Amino acid sequence: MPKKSLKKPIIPFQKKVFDIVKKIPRGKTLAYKKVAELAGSPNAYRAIGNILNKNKNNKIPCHRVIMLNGRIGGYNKGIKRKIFLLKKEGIKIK
DNA sequence: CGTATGACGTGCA
DNA sequence: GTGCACGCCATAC
Repeated sequence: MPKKSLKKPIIPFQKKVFDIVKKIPRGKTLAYKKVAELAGSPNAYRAIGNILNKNKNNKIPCHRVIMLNGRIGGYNKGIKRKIFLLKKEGIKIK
């Protein structure tokens, strides 16, 4: 087992975000701020959107991440796509 | 290292 | 309820 680095985790904030978003159950939504909180930085909600947007990773239900306001926010694949997916899961969009 | 960017959140008019 | 400005943090260059 490789020794654990005593320094800060080499794992980028991105990885934590993905891990959390991946755990979002179908039909449920999670706010960016909430994800940041679970990631360990309740004030990094800004970075959350930044990371997801750049990653374009289809491995995570990033469409389930919305604003606390209940808005959609955005989607690098197209905001329309996000609305469609959420609506399909039974989530209403304002 | 400093600047710029971005799928946010909050406060106030 | 809506719109605007500011602040916040991580990442890219």
